[in-house]
This record gives sequence, C-alpha cells and structure tokens, in this order.
Amino acid sequence: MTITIRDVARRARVSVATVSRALAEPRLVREQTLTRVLAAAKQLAYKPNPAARSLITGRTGNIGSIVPDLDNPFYPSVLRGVQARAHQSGYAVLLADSGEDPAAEQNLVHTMAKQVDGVIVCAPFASDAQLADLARVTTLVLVNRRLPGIPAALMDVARGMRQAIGHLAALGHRRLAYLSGPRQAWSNRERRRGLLAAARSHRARLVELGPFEPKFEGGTEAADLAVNTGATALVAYNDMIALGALRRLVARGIRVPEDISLVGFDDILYAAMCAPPLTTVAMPMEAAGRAAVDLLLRRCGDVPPSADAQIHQKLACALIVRATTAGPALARRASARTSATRSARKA
Amino acid sequence: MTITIRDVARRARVSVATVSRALAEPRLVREQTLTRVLAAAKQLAYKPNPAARSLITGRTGNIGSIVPDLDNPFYPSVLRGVQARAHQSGYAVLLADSGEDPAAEQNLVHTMAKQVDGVIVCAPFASDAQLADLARVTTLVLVNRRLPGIPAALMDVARGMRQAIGHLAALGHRRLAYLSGPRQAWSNRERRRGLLAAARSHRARLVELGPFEPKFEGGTEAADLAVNTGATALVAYNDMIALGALRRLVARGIRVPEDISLVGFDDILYAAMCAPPLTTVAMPMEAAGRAAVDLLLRRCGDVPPSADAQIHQKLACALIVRATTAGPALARRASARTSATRSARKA
DNA sequence: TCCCGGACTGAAAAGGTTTTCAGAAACCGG
DNA sequence: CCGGTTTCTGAAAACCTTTTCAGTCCGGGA
Repeated sequence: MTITIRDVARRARVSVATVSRALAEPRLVREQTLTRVLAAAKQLAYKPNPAARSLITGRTGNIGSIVPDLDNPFYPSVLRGVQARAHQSGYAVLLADSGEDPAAEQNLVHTMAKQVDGVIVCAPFASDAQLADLARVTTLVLVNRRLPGIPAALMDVARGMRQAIGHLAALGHRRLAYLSGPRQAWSNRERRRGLLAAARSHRARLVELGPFEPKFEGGTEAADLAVNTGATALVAYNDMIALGALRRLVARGIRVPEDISLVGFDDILYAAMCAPPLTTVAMPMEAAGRAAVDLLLRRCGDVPPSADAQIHQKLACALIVRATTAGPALARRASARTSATRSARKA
Repeated sequence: MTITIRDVARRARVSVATVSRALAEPRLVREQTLTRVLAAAKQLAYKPNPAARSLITGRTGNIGSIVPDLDNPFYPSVLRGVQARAHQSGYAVLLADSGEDPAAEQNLVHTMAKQVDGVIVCAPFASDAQLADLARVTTLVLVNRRLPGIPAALMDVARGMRQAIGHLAALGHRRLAYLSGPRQAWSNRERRRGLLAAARSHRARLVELGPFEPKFEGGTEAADLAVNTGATALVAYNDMIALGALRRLVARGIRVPEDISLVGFDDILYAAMCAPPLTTVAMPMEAAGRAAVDLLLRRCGDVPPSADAQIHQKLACALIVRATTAGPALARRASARTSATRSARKA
C-alpha cells in the first residue's frame, strides 16, 4: 500500500540509488534520467519515509521545543516564532509543556533527544547545572536565559528597564515599587538587576515586594501591598502581575495613572486590550523564537558556520507607553481623596 | 558512541531479540534473564532508537496537531490539553500553525502524515471536502468541527447559547445584536445557529452585525455599529471581539452593563481579567484537547475499541456570569444621557 | 589503437529495531 | 525414563533509505 523508493525506481527503470540521488543531489544524475525519475516520483506521489532516512543519516528534521506553561501568553508567542522559522527551514516542531517542573524538563529532553536534532527550551526555573547536563545529551538552545557555552536567544532587559525607569523618572517619579516574580526565576533576577541599576542611576527610591505568582492573582495580591508603600509608580515583573494589580487598584478606587503609575513587562496581547491600556516593556518573543531556531540550525551544521557567529543573540526590547503612566503630581493631589493612598503616604 | 540494543544484548549475554522482548513484553522472558537485561539496559542508559522502531512497526508514537493561529488564546489552551494527554500516553506532539490558511493546512498534514500516527486539527476555515481529503491520508480527529465519519471533539454550543440568551432574557432583554465572526468559519455558523434558535424561543429580536475579524480590533469596529441598532444586549462571536467591543463602548462613555449588556464566548484567560469581568460562555478547550487525543488513540487501535465508542464526543459549555450583564431597565434610563445610544434608538 | 579520466549508474552494505520461525530447554503425566 | 507440551531463546528477515564502491560507457589525448 505505502509506496516506497523501489516503486519509483521500478517505474523510472533505474536503481533505487539513482532515485535517491535524483531527489537529494540532482546534479549527480543525467538530465534525462532526472526527469524520468522526477516524473515517476510525482505520478506515484512518493514521499520519503523520514524514519528510514533518519535511521541512516542520524538526523531527524525535527526540533524540540519545551515551554513551562502554555497558559502564559508569553510562550505561545515564542512558539509561534519557533514554529514559523522551523517550517520555513523544512523542520517540524515537537512541543512539550514541562508544567514549570525542572525535573519534568529533564525527562522531556531525554525522551525527545533521539527524535530531534536539537531542543529549544524556555527554562526559567531549572538550575544552571541542570541545563548544563541537558546540553550534554542534545544540542540545546535557550530562550531568555544566559549560560556560558550554551547558545541562547536573549533579550536586552537592562535596556528595557532603563527606558521604563527613565520614562517614570522623567515624569517625576522618585518612589518606585517592584512587584517581584518568583525569586528563583532567572528572568526575575535579571529584571530585578536591571531595575536596581536603572533606579540607582536615576536616584529613585525602590522597594521590592513579593515574590508573587506571575499570574493575575499574584497581581491583585501585589497591589494591596503596594498601596501601603508610598510608591508613586509600580513596576511589575510581568504583564500578568501588572494586569492583576491594575484591576485591583481600580477596584479599590485608586485611579491609574492619576493616583499611581504602573508599568508591565512582556507586552502580551492583553496589555493593549485592558483599560486603561498598559504601559509596558515589549519583549520580542516571536523574534526570540526565530532567533533560537537560527542558532540551533547553525549548531546542527545545517548552516555553514560563519566565523562571526555569536552563540548568544541579544534582541532589543522597547518601552511601549500606553495609558497607565503619568506624572506623580496628579497622584499627590488625588491622594487626598482616597484613603488608600493616604495611608500609603503615612507608611 | 550511541548505544544500541546490541550493546545491551552483549552485556546481558543474550540475543538482541531477547532484549527487545524484555523491554516490550516482559512476560515473554524468564524472570532471571529479565532482570539481567533490565540491569544491563539501565547501566548503559539504553534508549531505543525511535526511527528504527517506527521503521519496522509503522507507528511513530507521535501525534500531529494543527492550529490556525497561536496568537488566539483559544488554541494554546486546546494544545495544552492535547499535549498533556498525549504525553500521559507516551506520545509526543508535533505542532504546526497553519496561519488560518486551508491550503497550508493541506500541506502540513501531507508532510506530517509520515511521521505521525494521526493528526488533531482545528480547522475552522477548511471546507468539508478538504477535510474529507485529509482524512484519507491519515487518521484525522477534528476539534470544534463536525463532519460525518470523522471523529471529533465537539462542544455543546447550542446549549451554551441557550443559557446565555436565557440569562439575558431573564434580565429582561428583548433586543439583541450578534457580533458575528468570519462568515465561513464553521464555529461562527454553529454559534449563529444556536443563537437564532435560542432567540426565537425567547421571542427576542435579533440583529446580526458583521462579519468582524475575530480579534480585538474587530470588536471595536463591532461596538460602533452595535450602538446604533438599539440592541440592549450584545452577544459576541468570541471573547476577543467582546473584549474589543467592551473597550470601545467604555471609551465612548457607554457603560457596561448599565447602558448595554455584553456576552462573550470561549472564556479565554482575559475574560476574567478585564474590567468589568466579562460574562461569557466557557468552552472546555483543554478538555477538548484531551478528548481529541483519546479519540485519536482509539482510532489508532492503541486502545481496544469498545463497542460503545462514539466517534463524536460532545463536551458541555457553561455560561459564566460575571459583570457585563444586567437588566435593560438601567440601560433605558441611561440612554437619555449618551448621544450614542440616543441615536441608536432612532435607528 | 589504446589508455585514461570523467560522468553516470547499480549492487550492496549499513543503520537499529521488531517479529517470525524454529530450535532448545524445562516441565509434566505416564 | 520417555513423549509431548509449554516456556524460553536465538538467528535471520524485514522495514526504507542513504552512501560507498565498483563498474560501465563515453570522449579525448597519446
């Protein structure tokens, strides 16, 4: 039933070797035979069996892709980039959701290893050692995580933070609060570091709150704590927290941005959809996905290794000013009217 | 370098056949040999080569999964279910994004066909004929799409719509507007049908608007048209449109739900996060993903086909009442104040 | 005329596993 | 102790492709 290379060979009256060559390296066969083979292949709708091919070549044409949580809109966006670029290069994508569990991540990579040419992994929680282990079992590319020796698609978080804090400082904010994400998360550490540096250079006071779960609920919790700190502007670990905080602030009658400013991080789809639309630092998630694939294919030797090939690719972030930031002067005036911010000033 | 079944055989001093049996059908080998083989396999960290295996068995252990757009939060949720269930059953998931293009869908299925045991596809736009074609090239399972003879994970949209309209009718609404999704989309046709039936049985007047792009922008457009129809309640094709409409209404000073009620469809993550939180019909997306995998594995013969096996699995939807619906009495009073709704009443 | 090289093609090995078939070993009742 | 099962094991075929190696054929130079 299933049609193989022998069928094509028979129909074109050549050997299987010739068919293989005609399809893989056309310049190795005579013009006349080539057309005969191609015609036969087309008529029979021949599709090479990838299992047989990969058995002998050792390559699979697949790329693994591990994300911690498909419900976090950040990752589907990365995936989109991965998927698009991979398909463009003739690769298929194997998807796995690790459920934020580093142990599961390990397992997934191990089981995947044999059926992919490499793995792209978003692993905010795994330890450096764990990742180093994984790099030993397969070709690994990280997204949003820097580790010496392992290729990675990174984002210029420091610059994004500088822009965000610069924006707030320019508006006149001097007292900031950071709504922290999970303490062990690499990206939280990195964002925090960027924030600290930026705050220092702008001589802004900064209090750190949290850690909070990087979800909507975490944000509502964060908001309640933040209003008591006297901060005039809040910088959230990510948009989910920011969105939760936004909603909670509004629910408590604290106006954004009049009473308090709010900056998110990531620029997920909803950041533009909420009311008021969220000022946030846009992370180039799709581009990161594409970059990761490029790095991977370069590593796999599919692409000739050019001398200037970096193993770390850093992508630009950009602050997107929407409607949750404004000057603190308004906030001070307004605070006389809401008990929430009044008590916050006392603190 | 790579360690094969022969290495295990040699170390356990048995034949490769025995190793294969020990790992696949342990009851076929003697206790004593079994432990020897298992020990050897473990020591060598032996992992069978899936290519070699699938070459001979004809099965791949992979499930293909095609979604039209990863940016629509509906699909990552489905994917989550697919992924979880598949992994649970020892299958890997091949992901592809068709970009809402039925032609690309065809291609993807064809290229995937050889490396998967079956494909789960969300194809709102493909024609029945196209899908029937695909079912001929591989084992196909549809999500959210009914077609005779092809297994599918469906959702009880009609019931969801009945609940939604019943809810609005109970609040006193008699004039509804449907913010339609893409005309060719199967789910739009189905939701529209459910809505028409429900509206009729509640003797509510219904105007149809659109079609709109099922995105946030489509919703803003829809809102502008809807305010002129005199409808007191809006039912949107999906949450993205509803969210867009919500934001546009609020921006125009039309209060939701006081001036106009709004019901979404899907219950994507953001539906609970916006302000006010969206009343919507929850679609069991993750459950649908799981159900699709179950149907697929049953079709593949992995699971013994029980007599009562349905090829169509229908999952329940449920209206989730949040804060965008209220009685129209308020709306009427309020309309005197906003020119938008005043002009709408004239229309 | 002969030899050499290049262009093209075919036979066969290799890749790692499962599965069939037949043979060996163990067991049982007689 | 023997014939007949039953249980267990091994050799080898099969899966489909790529790739190596050797060969054929042809033209051109000596």
